[in-house]
Amino acid sequence: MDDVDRQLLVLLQQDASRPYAALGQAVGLSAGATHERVRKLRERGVIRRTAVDVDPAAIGRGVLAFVMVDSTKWVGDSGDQFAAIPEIQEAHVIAGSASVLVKVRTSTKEQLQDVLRRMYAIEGVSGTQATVVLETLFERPVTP
Amino acid sequence: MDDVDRQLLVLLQQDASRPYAALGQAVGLSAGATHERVRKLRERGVIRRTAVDVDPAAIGRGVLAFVMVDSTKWVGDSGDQFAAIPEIQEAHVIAGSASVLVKVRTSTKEQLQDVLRRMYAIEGVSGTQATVVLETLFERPVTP
DNA sequence: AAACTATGCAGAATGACATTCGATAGATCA
DNA sequence: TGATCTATCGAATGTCATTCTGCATAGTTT
Repeated sequence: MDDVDRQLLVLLQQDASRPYAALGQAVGLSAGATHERVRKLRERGVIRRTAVDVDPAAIGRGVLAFVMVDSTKWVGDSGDQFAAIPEIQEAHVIAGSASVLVKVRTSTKEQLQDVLRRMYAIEGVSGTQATVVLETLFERPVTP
Repeated sequence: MDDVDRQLLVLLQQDASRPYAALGQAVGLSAGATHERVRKLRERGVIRRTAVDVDPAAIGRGVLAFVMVDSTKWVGDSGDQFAAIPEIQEAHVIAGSASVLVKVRTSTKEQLQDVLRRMYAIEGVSGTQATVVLETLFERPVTP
């Protein structure tokens, strides 16, 4: 994992549809060598997959909120329960007063409310504290 | 934006390297028609880009935290200031007691502390409230 | 209702590109 | 020094994206 690998990751995070020849030119390698580098990054699990980036607003997910979930018992093993709610995009076990933090995307505030309702149905969940996003300043890939 | 489009988005979010012929077979279309569908999804901005997904831990970003930022003045226009800190992956203006919520990925807790220090240097920032993630249950694309 | 128009699809043709391979140069180790 | 291993280049090959033509369907106008 040298500097060339890091450069390649940055470029591929911006646009993974670029030909290997162009990628190689950007980092000073041939297409073949570039291909081999990227193949190994995949093999090592540094690159997990190639995927399209979808605009949430364009598919009716214009409302974003973060929700702190309080619980009376351990819910760290209830990942599947949270995953069963499709509007939840991320779920993390956290340190601090709450026990789980989830990122929710819905179409409307009413739907957000409904998601909260469904979270209360999860065993051990005793409270929620929702923070609605007014404006997203930026969302970007992690820089290597 | 019909059901076939939604299916295509799901498939492309899972794996955008699949050939159009295979994609088409999955949704019951020819390769040419599938290509046309995807082209239009890009044109409309539903698909923003194609990018690789990088494992944060593999590039030395194993520590994840969410930070609520308090301020004494309006920092909603300071997006560039937050963006200048590379460890910040997302920044959102929020409703509620704090004014900005950021998602931070660092290598160590010490580096997290340093990020907090740099955030205090931003004009108007008066306090931070960091929540460290112990375990990420899941992170997934938005489902159309 | 008939004609017209627009849209979406299938299937084939073309060219770009990914992928593979052999050869070479440099690096590491004994 | 010799041997082994790794990374690279450049070329060969096949796959696949992309484009185009023709057709069918649905919607619109007269």
